[in-house]
Amino acid sequence: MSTSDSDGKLSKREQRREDRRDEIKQAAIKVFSEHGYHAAKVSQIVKEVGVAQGTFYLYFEGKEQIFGEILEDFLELVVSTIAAWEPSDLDTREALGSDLKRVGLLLTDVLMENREMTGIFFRESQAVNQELQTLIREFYETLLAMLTSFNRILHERGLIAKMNFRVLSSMTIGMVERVIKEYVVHGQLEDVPAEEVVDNLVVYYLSGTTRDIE
Amino acid sequence: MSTSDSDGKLSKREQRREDRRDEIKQAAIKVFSEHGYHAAKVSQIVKEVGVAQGTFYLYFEGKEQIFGEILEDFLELVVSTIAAWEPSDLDTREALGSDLKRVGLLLTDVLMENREMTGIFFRESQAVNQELQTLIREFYETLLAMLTSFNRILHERGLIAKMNFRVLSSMTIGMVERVIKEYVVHGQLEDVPAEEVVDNLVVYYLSGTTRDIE
Amino acid sequence: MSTSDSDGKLSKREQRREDRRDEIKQAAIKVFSEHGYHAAKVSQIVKEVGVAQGTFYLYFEGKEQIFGEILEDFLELVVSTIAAWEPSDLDTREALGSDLKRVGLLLTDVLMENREMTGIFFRESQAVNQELQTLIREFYETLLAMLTSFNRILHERGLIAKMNFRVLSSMTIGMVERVIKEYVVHGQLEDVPAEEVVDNLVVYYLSGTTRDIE
Amino acid sequence: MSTSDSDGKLSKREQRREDRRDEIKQAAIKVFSEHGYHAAKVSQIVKEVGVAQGTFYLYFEGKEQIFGEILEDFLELVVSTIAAWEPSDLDTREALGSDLKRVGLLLTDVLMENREMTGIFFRESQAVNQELQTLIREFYETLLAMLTSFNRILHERGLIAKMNFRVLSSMTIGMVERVIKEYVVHGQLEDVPAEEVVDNLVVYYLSGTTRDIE
DNA sequence: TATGAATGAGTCTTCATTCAT
DNA sequence: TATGAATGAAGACTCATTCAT
Repeated sequence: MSTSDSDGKLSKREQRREDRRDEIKQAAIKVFSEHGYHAAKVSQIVKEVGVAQGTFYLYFEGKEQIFGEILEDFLELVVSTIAAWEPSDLDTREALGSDLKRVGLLLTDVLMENREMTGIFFRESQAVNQELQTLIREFYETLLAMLTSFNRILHERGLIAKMNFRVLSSMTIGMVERVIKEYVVHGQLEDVPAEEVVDNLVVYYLSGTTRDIE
Repeated sequence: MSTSDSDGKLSKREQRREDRRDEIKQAAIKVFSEHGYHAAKVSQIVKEVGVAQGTFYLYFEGKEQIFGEILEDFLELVVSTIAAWEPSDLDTREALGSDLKRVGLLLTDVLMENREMTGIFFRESQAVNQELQTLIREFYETLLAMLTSFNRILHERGLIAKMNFRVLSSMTIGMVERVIKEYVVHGQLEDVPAEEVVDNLVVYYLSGTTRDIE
Repeated sequence: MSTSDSDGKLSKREQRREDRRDEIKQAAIKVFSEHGYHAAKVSQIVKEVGVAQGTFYLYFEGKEQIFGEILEDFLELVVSTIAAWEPSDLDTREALGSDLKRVGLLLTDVLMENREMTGIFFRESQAVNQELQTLIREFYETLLAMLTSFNRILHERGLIAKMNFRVLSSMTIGMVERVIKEYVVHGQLEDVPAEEVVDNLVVYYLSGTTRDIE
Repeated sequence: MSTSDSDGKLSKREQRREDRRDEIKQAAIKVFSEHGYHAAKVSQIVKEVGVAQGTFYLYFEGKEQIFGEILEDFLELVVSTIAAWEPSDLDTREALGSDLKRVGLLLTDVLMENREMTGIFFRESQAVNQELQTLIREFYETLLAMLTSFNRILHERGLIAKMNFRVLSSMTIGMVERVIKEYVVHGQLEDVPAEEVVDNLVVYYLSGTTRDIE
């Protein structure tokens, strides 16, 4: 998300270009978030930034492309947030629990800071075109694969019970996803502190996977 | 699903009208399912049925309206399926488990029989307009309320542990939802039999809510 | 050009459709002829007919397509005019001469009746797109092939001298073409009667091919 | 062609300016030749030269203007080539023939060296705007007038027969033109040596104008 | 009821040209 | 002179909806 591409310095001109791009992208996020992809007009986006219609096309190929880019940004944000998580040694269920809470809170923070993008993602990213549908499908496949293998490892370490790990992973993703929708997108659970929400998720996950180990 | 107002008999003319309506609606489901709401064209729907463009408007107010109606059908289908479920006495966790399996399989059956509508629902029902967003929000609120109160009762009967029941309900919904997406919509878990999938869901739910009662 | 497709009768509805199509096509010819392809607006065409913008697209795929169709009509008109010509026995140069005059006058008539299309053809048919360039190239190839073989036959019958017949054909086409441009398109030679113009062409052709037969 | 005002030397600065102008013009010829006037973009031209978009406008008024200038260059090239021809005394048809061959080959050479411009001229110079259409019309009028008067003189010297000299000139121009298109632009007659092509043209012209003098 | 031709508002996109630096 | 970012006018095309027959 930051513009520090390949950590290199950008020339002043390049910097200005990046800034302008970002400015437009932010405006697009706002407009998409308010009206949805189909109802959003390029004219609204440029008006938001205060530039001419043509300027938009100097930075993006079109409405579809910028939407795709925004979506990719979001997916990358989520993946990198999760990937940034350094699991501790995880030799006890307690350690596992506190680790999960940590990553859960981290993700919550990030998504809360990007509520609009999160909302766009859930509300209609699938409805734009086939390409994005595929992108999202792959995103879920990645998550699913990551979680499945993670669960398998936990099982080998005797931390969770034997289950159909793919189904387990699906359930876990759905569980988290729904809570995010309620909490982040709809602000429905707002009276409940994030900690408690995450706590419930983790406890549920842990208990749900305990069964016959005990 | 049928518009059998007051369960009464329909005159031949009314019956014919109903049939035609249904025919168009089925075609619309097919077209929406294949192309998505925005890419779907009224012309495709009528071609599918083999009637003229104008005929469509004799039965439906327009594209948005028929989509809304299809969505409402779906929501009603889901709600009525769940509502049709007569919980047994549920005095033990075993009874609860088998009951949940029963309703789970029931729902799976119904959704599998209506895969296209299920897909439409998940993929983009939110993206059409504000009105439908509200409708769907209310649907979830209803589910949430039902589950929350259900969970509370179970807790009172000592069947499940004390938790934040709203969060618990959210999690449960998401869990089920995600699995439905994978299983029904994407056909992703197809090698796993429905029984096993449902079984995993129920076990997970039960364990996840067990914690400190034992 | 006539709508008597495959000599079959058209139903009333089909007939009306054909009429409307033709009406639009005539308007398009007028607009293209006045403004040229690029400067011509679809909006001008429909205004000319007195229908809405969308109506245009019920009958034609777009601006490019209708232009192509008009051009094809023209090429077919020319080819069929020439093809309609039944050469007489042609055993003497006199017979050849009078025959050539006949077809020349025929062609002149047809082109004069379709001045606008003729003008469009010469002025910019090449400039529209590659596809049309190819079409036109093929048209010339056809003419060239026809003429070349025709000239060869005349030579075999001892009516014209031995020459490079392909070059001869090219020259002949160009000669005729230029005169058409002056006479039909620019109205430049208008004081000269068509008969005289054609006469000059024929005499020139005949003398130009006489050389060593005498 | 060059802007060498008063045939004087150009200062270094002026020289550099001229060079840059020419560079851009050459690039424009290339781009126009490849894509045609309408499809050609100023951005392509400047990219070809390696300068910025704005630079183009330091040297030319715009796309239309540079095209016009290129076209004028071409017309001047043709006219000056013909004008450069010093007719010999021309008292016999043999002398006339060899003279015509000479100028024919000269013209062929020049056009072959400027194939791209030649192609631009034939393909779509007419389609750009009214102004150029007029320019081209005048060019043809000039040629026509030159040829007409030339033919008249030849007739007076008893070298060619009496004909409608304007029509004759038109025919001659068309004849040459078509052959040029085939030979220079389309490379269609490439297997035939230039000499033969020109020879055919001259012979045809001479025979075509012989008729009753003999 | 059924038809399907006609409507026309609505939006994305292109690209020649300008101008502040 | 050179740059290149910004401009903004202009137009093709789509498609849900209407309505005369």
